[in-house]
Formats: sequence, C-alpha cells, structure tokens
Amino acid sequence: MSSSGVPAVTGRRLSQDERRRQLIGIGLEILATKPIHALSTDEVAARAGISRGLLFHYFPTKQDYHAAIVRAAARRLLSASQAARDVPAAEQLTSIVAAYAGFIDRHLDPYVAFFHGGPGADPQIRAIYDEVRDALTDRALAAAGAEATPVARTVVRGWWALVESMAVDRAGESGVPEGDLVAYAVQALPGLLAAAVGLGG
Amino acid sequence: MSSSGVPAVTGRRLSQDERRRQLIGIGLEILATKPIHALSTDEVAARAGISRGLLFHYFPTKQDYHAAIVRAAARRLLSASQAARDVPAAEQLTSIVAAYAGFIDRHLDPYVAFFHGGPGADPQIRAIYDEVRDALTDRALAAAGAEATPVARTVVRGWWALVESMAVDRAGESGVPEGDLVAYAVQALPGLLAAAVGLGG
DNA sequence: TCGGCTTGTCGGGCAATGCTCGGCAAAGGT
DNA sequence: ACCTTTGCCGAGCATTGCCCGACAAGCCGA
Repeated sequence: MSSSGVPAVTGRRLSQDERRRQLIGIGLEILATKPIHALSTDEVAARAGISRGLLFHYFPTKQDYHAAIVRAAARRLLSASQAARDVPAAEQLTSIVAAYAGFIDRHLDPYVAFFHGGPGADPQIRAIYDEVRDALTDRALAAAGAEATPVARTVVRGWWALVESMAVDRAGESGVPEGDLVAYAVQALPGLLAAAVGLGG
Repeated sequence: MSSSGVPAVTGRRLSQDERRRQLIGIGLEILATKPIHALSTDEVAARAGISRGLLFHYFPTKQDYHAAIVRAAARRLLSASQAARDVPAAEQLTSIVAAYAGFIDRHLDPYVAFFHGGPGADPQIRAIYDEVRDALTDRALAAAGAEATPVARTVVRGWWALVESMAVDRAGESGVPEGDLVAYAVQALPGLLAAAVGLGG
C-alpha cells in the first residue's frame, strides 16, 4: 500500500505524466480517509518521496491539486457507470443503475468522502460535480428513450439524487438487496417523467 | 452590516451567551460567502472586535466553530420547514414541501454553501446533516400518514433528495414555477412509497 | 471607598502549513 | 565531452490554527 500502484522508486526521475499520475494516486488514497483540510502537502511529498516544492510545480495550488484528485475520482465513477455491452435497449437503464449502485456499494466510504466532501463553495469542484450529474442524466435519458427537455433533465437529475441517496443508505445499513433497489429505481423513473410533462416553463 | 444583528459595541464585556451568538452570527455571514478553508480566525476576530485567542476560548477548535455555525444554519432550515398552522391534514405535506422549497429559493447560495459545503468527512458535520434529513423524513412520513418502516424511511430520504435537487435547480435556472414543483413532489411521493412495499429486508 | 474574587479578554508566541524561488543535476541529443 | 532541457531540491517567507500567562472589568461584602 506504499503509493498507489506506481511503485515510486524513490530517487528516480519521473516524467511529468508519471509524476502527476503518482501524485493524484496518492491523493486518491489519502482523501478516501480524511478530509481535505487534514491533507498536508508535507504528507503527500513524503509519501511520494519528493520535496514539498515539487508538488506545487505540478499543482500551483492546493485547490488545484484537490480538483485534480476529485476529477480523477469522477472519471472512475463515470467509466464504471456505463451500460454493460451487448445489453438490449430495454435493459440499458437497469444496467446503468446497477453499475452505478454497485460502484457505490464497493466504494462507499471513498464515494461519500469525494462526492459529499469537498468544499461545495469551490467553483472548480462544483463544476466537476455538475459534469458528473449531467453525464449521468444524459445516459439515463437516452436509455429511457425520453426527450431531453429542460424539465425532463431536472426530473432525471432529481431521480439520480434519489438513487444515490438510497444506494448510500443501502450500503450503509438498510437491508434492501441491491437487485431490488435497482429494479425499484428503474421502475420509478417512467412515472416521475410522465407526471412532469405538464410542469411549468 | 457590522456584525450580524448583535450590535457588538466593541470594547464592552459580553456574556458568554451574547458572545457565542455574535460569533456564530459572524460565521453564518462569512460562510455564506466563502468556503471554510478561506475563513480565517483572524477575520472573525477582527469582525467581532476581539482577539484571536478569545475565539478559541469559545470554540476549542476551528472545526467546533464550523460545526456550531452549521448547526445554527440547520436549526433555521428545520424551523422554516414546518407545516403552516391551521392546515388540514390533507395539505400538511404540501405545506411542508412549500416551506422547504421556499427556504431554498430565498437562500439559495447560503443553502448550497452550508449543506453541500462542509467537509463531508468531518463526523460532527455529517451528524448534523443526518439529523436534518431524519427530522425532515419524520415530518414527511407523518404528514403522508405512512408507516415508518425502515424501507419507507429510505424511500422518503431519497424523495427528499429528489425534492432538494429539483428545488436547487429551479432556483438556479429552470423556469418551473415553485407551486408546480411543490405539487409535483407531493404527488410523486405516494407512488414511490407504494412501489416500495415489496422491497427486500 | 476599599479589597478580593470571578471571569471575560488580551496579545505575544510556537509549530505547522501553503507557497515561492533560485539553483543543482540527471537525462538525452549531437 | 559539451550543452540544453527539465525534473527536482531545500531554504525561506507569510499566514494561520492554537496555547498560555497575565491583565482588568464587573460584582460582592465590608
């Protein structure tokens, strides 16, 4: 568990890309454990076997470093939350929700730390959250075969919030089996969308 | 705009209660604007007209101070999200949701800053969030006349997440009138609850 | 009016931390 | 063997969270 996949033979000279990857990997490890304000640049530098100064060469600000880490976590979440290949159109949505819920189930603590964690007031991080929600919303709308009107998007974003809430609850305490949760969520969406067609605007 | 309601005649000697209130008031003002890591004890002390040391006499740690501020914000949210008096049972839920959505609408930026903001990994603050969600869930279940089974609680918590998501979206950009949103949310809950009766456990 | 006790308050100071900067040295081409 | 590039060091500055010993404002009894 020394340092995130990359062996980090201390003393070697890494390429920009290797170093960035290593530093982000270390950040992913640490931020899964403690909040940002408890992550010190000293610790990161020590784990990476480099000087404090070098960290700021790669990420001019601690906020930038934090944003890069969250962005990496977001990429993982999005790439995990795709429909399995060779899935018939009718089961696309189920496949996506199952993948998403499974991801939360497998990585509950880090998930909560990353996506309910960072300073919500930081615009960089807020933007990343929005991108994730938008991407998931696009996928769900496409899989559900629904038109992407503004109202429909709002509803689907809300529905994702519901799914996330229940998935986190489930992984935490409630005894609902994952399969049931997925089926419930998929079954609930059409009704929510249908009832929204008359909504203002 | 000197300092949050309490006049704070600098130089006077305040009682413990007055001072605490004043400091929390200042925190509520500042945290509505910027994230926690950008709030310095110096700034708070300067605004309150006191020394840095005194702040730590009232809140032994910056996290404690932060938690006290968030707790105050949570109290305001909860006290605003009640059913209006003299509302018939059938409209209790509508009244609560309207109050909640109205609160978000009136205080969008502070709301997001406080309730999507704090370090999610800080257990104190996480506990406050949980208390708020639990309290709102209790109210909604009672108003809907539903039984408070574990599954129902999970569903209602998820439904609140949906309501919050849509309310924030609404206040931000989407053109859905607030009344429509409230009616939509209230109408959606029974279906979500009914479909959940068979859920595992 | 004086003395004494309680307690809100000051302000200097320590250690940690975010961030800067000038310069060194390893890698690689010629 | 030289030179250019560039990854990297490490000393140092300013800020900030936090501690602590001491002062003084307020109240009480005499």
